[in-house]
Amino acid sequence: MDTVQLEGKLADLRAWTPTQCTIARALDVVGTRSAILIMREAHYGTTRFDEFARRVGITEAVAAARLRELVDAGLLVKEPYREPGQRTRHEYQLTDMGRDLLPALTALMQWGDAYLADGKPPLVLTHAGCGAPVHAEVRCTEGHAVDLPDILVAPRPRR
Amino acid sequence: MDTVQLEGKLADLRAWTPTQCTIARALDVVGTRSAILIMREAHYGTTRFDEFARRVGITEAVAAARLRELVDAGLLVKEPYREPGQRTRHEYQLTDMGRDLLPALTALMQWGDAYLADGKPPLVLTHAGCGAPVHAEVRCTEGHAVDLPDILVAPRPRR
DNA sequence: CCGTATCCACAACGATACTG
DNA sequence: CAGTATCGTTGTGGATACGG
Repeated sequence: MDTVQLEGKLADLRAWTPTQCTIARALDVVGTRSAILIMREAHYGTTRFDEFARRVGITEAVAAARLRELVDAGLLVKEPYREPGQRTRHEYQLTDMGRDLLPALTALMQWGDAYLADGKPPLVLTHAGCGAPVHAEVRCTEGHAVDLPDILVAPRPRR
Repeated sequence: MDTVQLEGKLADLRAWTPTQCTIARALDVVGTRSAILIMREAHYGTTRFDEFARRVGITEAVAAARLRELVDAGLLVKEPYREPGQRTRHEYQLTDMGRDLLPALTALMQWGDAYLADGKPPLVLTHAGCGAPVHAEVRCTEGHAVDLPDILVAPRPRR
């Protein structure tokens, strides 16, 4: 890409209004600490109200509010179930939308592991297929692993 | 992995205290909307104080506070520079620590694109090498693309 | 252009008590 | 077990005015 093209891209980028930014929209849904940590817990397999509250370290009031919002937004579903001989209970299960947040959670955890852990990262994700550790990475659709300096940020071309 | 092992892992997981969670630590640094959006802008090439404030849509007071925190945390550096004939100005540049946040930002954007955009995602990242779009994904160190249901979450084994 | 200072509003959260 | 209700505190951010 020559200089003229590059300057054109840059001009487009500056004209682009941040309100349509999907990061900002994502933050409208999972922009609070408690929401992120609840989603983390859900991925760890937590399904019950008081487990969320206890393990995330938030009060029941906050847990109730956040869980309701996350259900409303479609990241979790609240489903009744009953074990034999027990009364009906409810559990919060991940939807596809909630499950698809895992790359973001993984990437965040990795970054925290790299720069903010005192010692060794306390938790690893492993691939059930081969047992190898799992990590988030950035790749292009051609399959090339992409180094961060090799990424161009540009507004989607108009058609 | 058999059932006994799996239950062992699960027991470990329940005993694991969330305070050491590096996601929580990451949120101590970039847990606010403005911090995330400022880091997004930095990746888009924004370097100047008032550009951050304007493009993120926050007041100068908030921009000043957040930029100071991000510099203190090591995600940005504030550097003096001068163009010929101009007085000295300052610019905020990404550090390695800040740059390494890109996978998390990319993953978040992707998730927003998938579930929260009205139409087409407004922005794409492309690989400078081949021009193909770039996306965040989860892989194991063996190089296998990992489907989300195939991920095991487990505490790091003690040594 | 690059901020600082002040004041105010509201949202997020913790603590505590209480209910089906 | 799964919440609701209420209160107080802090954090995040907007508005406005001002200073190097």
